[in-house]
Amino acid sequence: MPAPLHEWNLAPKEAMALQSQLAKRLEMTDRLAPVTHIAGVDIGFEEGGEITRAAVVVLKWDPATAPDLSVVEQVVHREPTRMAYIPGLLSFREIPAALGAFEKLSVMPELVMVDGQGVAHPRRLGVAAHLGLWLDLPTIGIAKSRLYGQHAEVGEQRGDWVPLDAGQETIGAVLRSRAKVKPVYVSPGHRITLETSMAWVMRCLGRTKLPEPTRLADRLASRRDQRK
DNA sequence: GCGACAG
DNA sequence: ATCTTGTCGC
Repeated sequence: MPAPLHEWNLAPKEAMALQSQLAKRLEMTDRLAPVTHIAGVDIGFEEGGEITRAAVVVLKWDPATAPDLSVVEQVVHREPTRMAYIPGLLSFREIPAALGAFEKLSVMPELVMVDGQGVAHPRRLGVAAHLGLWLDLPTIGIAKSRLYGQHAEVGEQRGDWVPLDAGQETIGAVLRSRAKVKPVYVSPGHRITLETSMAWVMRCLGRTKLPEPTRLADRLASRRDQRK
């Protein structure tokens, strides 16, 4: 029987078609409100993958102390895992839980950093871009490895970077966020340009490879720092 | 047909 | 992502 499919339970083929449609709605120009709070988002799993755990950390933006930013709020939301991981369809697996976490937030940020790709995706809708549309907030994707696009080797000094290209368009940047450490893949999600994305990522970079927002969200979602 | 493949 | 201890290096 024909299954009434809602956005989070689509078959791979339909999900891919939806991504192409949603990507057309992405705003690739800067439309940010003055930034006072930045959020980091990451997803983890428990019970052998049966439970999806979304973590969101909100930091107060203070140019005077950056990259040392104070944590204003942090929430963890758990719910049954919906679908298996399929390269290219990550957002359908992680966004439902992420939205649940955002609903519990009392302080809404003006900028969100997500663990994963923004538009550096085969159909230009990585998890950061997809989440940006749902939240209607500027989002930046910061991935620890490459999904799509080609690039030259990156210099080995902190701050060195090279463009991540797909054909004739630049979809992101490969940034050496920490000397001698594997670079991160930065790409805009929604309502922000690559240039502005890079500026914010670099401003939030402490001594580690990941910018503070996603580094803290990563820790929260991973369970080692936060048990139970 | 043979790889590549975010988390 | 997750399963897992120690160990090399700044």
